[in-house]
Amino acid sequence: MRASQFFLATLKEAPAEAELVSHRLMLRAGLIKRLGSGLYSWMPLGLRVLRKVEAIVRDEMNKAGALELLMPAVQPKELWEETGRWAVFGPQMLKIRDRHEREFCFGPTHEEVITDIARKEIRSYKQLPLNFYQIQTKFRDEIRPRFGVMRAREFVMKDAYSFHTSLDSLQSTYEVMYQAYSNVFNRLGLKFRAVKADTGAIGGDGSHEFHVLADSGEDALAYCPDSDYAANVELAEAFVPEQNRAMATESITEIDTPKQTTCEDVAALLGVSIQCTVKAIALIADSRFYLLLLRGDHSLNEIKAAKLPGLADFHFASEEEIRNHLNCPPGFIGPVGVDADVQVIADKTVAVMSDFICGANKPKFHLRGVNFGRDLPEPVLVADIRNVVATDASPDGKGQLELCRGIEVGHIFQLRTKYAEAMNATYLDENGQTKIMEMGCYGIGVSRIVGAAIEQGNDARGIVFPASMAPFQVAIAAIGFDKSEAVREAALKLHNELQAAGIDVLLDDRGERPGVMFADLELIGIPHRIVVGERGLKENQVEYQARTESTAQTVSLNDIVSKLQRELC
RNA sequence: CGGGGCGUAGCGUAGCCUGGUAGCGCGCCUGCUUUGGGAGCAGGAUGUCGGGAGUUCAAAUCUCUCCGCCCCGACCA
Repeated sequence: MRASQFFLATLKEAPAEAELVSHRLMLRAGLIKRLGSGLYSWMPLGLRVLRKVEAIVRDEMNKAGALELLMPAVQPKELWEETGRWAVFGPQMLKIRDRHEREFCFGPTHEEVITDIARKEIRSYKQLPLNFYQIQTKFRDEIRPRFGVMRAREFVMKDAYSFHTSLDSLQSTYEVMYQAYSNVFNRLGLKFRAVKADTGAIGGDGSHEFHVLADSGEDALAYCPDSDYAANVELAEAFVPEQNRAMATESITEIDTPKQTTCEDVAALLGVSIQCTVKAIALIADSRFYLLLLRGDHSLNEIKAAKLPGLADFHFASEEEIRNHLNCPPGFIGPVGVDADVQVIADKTVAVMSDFICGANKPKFHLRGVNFGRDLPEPVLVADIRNVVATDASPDGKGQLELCRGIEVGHIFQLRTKYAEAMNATYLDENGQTKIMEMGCYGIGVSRIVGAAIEQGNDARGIVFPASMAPFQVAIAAIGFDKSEAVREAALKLHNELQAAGIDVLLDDRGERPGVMFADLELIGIPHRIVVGERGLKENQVEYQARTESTAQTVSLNDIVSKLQRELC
């Protein structure tokens, strides 16, 4: 490809809309162009990247035995009513009406459509298992689109759905998909981790998320460096070794804390560790008032909390609700002396604490030397309701957890029969019995991967693409292309040779000044660069520089093609 | 939706408080010079100042209203 025939649209300054480095670089490099909130055009350069990601995903899915199909983006309301998700998905779904006032949505996912296909097409156990996938544009009306293509409303997703006669069969396809996903991210050249995950709105049993590791990631991950345990912090179990509560040694005392409204402040005032403090979080669910107790340095895991009996639809109590129930403003609330209708739930860590410090339910006072059983009743429930922290014991007992952040780029689920049952997707088994199909589903955020890869690969000069997804593998910067006959000849010859060798090459024949070419080629992240200039050609030489390096090496014109072939494999 | 902020040329911005000719840098076009790290000189084009209403002799500037966008929280590939 010759740059003069292509469309490079780089910017020196990033549009003000972009905050995240990958988003800024994608705009500056001219990969994408924003149309509206969460809506992006993929410009020719960006589309080349997207297509490379798609190709790898497609290849690995095919290798794993999945069959590609393509389903409509627009889906009728009736299908979604069968599973009850027309209401459940709610405002995240873009709903539209046709000229007959019939209701549709722009598909945010395709479980309903594929299950409809399955129930119409699959009759016999002999047809199973089957795994269908598509690479499709989806639309989810995100509450807050941000970070460019990383959380866009319209995005490209690979989604696969498998159908089985048994849980065993589902689990074996799940394993195959797990491996296929690992292959995809390895081939893409990304640092990633697979973690145990919450199944969220899609539902089902077993589930893993695949995360590209990046400090800017929206998810916190917990992993154990000494074992293969890894989980989303949403799910990671806070493992508390069996231990008995120590005997009370202090008597309960009120302490003056005029300005100390947080555990940090109270601990600092008393000169004790924050681990001696207990905080109370006030929730309301089903019009009952709850106090959840956590150690001062811990934070509430809302997903765990919502799984407790009666807490499915909790909300945090407002300041007014807190005053109504405890007669005390937030900042000083605690579990001591509360009315019987206040449900006190303790985190497992708190349940074994003694002589702790907590709010006094009295403005400007805290209590120290507090003990369960003596100063307040035992909690009505003890549960794991906190987020794990670094140095927590790994739940598999093999070391300590560490934390990192990740960008979710893939998610696999064992759906079991949730959709098949709701939509009556059945088959006849060996005995002629009607059975419900087991299902799995497997997603990859294709467009998100591009953003995630840039988040992981960038430097002061711009994008550093992994070789697998760079828009071009090699760039030729021809200095003085428009002026020098020698440069023109050599550059074109090299360009044609590389192309003939099957290498994706961009020849910068724009006749720009060297600095302009270098800056552009570095910004757009092309992994390998060759500089052809009159100076070198006199010695029959060109320069080669990898994007990851900061200096160039001189290479004989005769050797450059074979050198590149070596670099590329 | 709640909280904060922004909307002026393709991009980045000044001007707004204190109303009176819309300015700068980059980019773009023409010519000449230049050619190994975002060139120099000269000339040039491009703005319904987000939309509407109001106040005023006069509105980018003040008021109201609508729209769009960004950032912080709850959702997810």
